[in-house]
Amino acid sequence: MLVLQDLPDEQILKKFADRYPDVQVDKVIQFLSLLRMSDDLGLMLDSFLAQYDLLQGRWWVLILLMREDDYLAKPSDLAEKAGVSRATMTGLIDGLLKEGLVSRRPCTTDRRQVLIELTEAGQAKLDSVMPAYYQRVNALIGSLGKDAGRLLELLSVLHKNRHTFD
Amino acid sequence: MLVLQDLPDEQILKKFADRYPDVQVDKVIQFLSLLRMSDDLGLMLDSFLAQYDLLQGRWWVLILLMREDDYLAKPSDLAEKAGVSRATMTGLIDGLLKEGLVSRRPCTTDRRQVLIELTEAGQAKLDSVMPAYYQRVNALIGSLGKDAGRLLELLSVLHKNRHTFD
DNA sequence: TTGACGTAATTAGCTCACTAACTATAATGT
DNA sequence: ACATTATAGTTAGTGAGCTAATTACGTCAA
Repeated sequence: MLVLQDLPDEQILKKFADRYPDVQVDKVIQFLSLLRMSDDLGLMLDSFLAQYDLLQGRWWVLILLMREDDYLAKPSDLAEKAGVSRATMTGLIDGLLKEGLVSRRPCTTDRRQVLIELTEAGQAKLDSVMPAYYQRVNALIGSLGKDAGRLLELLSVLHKNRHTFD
Repeated sequence: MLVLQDLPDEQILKKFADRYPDVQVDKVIQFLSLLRMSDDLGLMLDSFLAQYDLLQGRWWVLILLMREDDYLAKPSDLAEKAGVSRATMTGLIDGLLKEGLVSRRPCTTDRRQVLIELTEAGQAKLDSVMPAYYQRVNALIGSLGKDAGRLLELLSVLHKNRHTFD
């Protein structure tokens, strides 16, 4: 997601307000700052994972597989839990297959289906990432102190109201 | 950016904690909720713009052009302000050109350069989007009441500390 | 039992990011 | 004056998302 690097200052917004009288300078700046900072948090995770030759999409798939008792799941379930289309999941699995982190195996009870399994290499990849990941999550969320809950609360308000944007 | 739809519950995280002792259940859940809600805000903007046949990338370019006194800018400046590579900006401009929302014109003083200009159709497109956009920003941020500043403050803490993730 | 509909996964083709390499032009330093 | 270096923009190729169409298989009802 592209988010503007160069946020408008008050002067620019006043120019826009001439043409679009609904502009409320403070609110627009708050909204854009929110988008920017949120986006940066996503990029932060991307660049952390890149150090382990991983991309967010593939990493989530590995994690979803590790959640399963037998380390097995159907592509359609993975797609739904990851929040991507099945076509996208096919692509993610292809990528993971090429790196040997998962394997495909036919399903005996329904021949339309396929089962994806976390390989030992996949588990090893997770083992190399997750401890560092959790340490960083602890440090980052810990930096909020007892305000962490408050942040989530306020963000939830926006989240619940996001359909006012429809 | 893919962000997990199916957040882990306490039980799943405890399973992970067996293997990765650094897991702090609350913090992980807060971190993932934060990512999810942030991502959803971006999607909200995408789907708003889609109603006007716009994508975030192209929309920001139109806005950046409207900021300029003469509605003219160099692709390299646009790329920097939008926070994308120059190659990406070339693609965005190509798309906008096809829709007639901007025009390319040669620069007389430096023949390597090109100037991008917002066309009347481009201005008209902005005029069709921006009033609704500002109304929605007002409503959304307004729903936070006086806590808007507090939310930004807390998010800033995370933003400033994002390099603990490196 | 077969025809219609539903479902699982994949494929094809689109968008919009990216990096690296290329072309053209400008600026600089010897 | 000319070779080097720097800059502007584009092109080529990759990756990960999407939708729509396709292939294969199941299910169900007349």
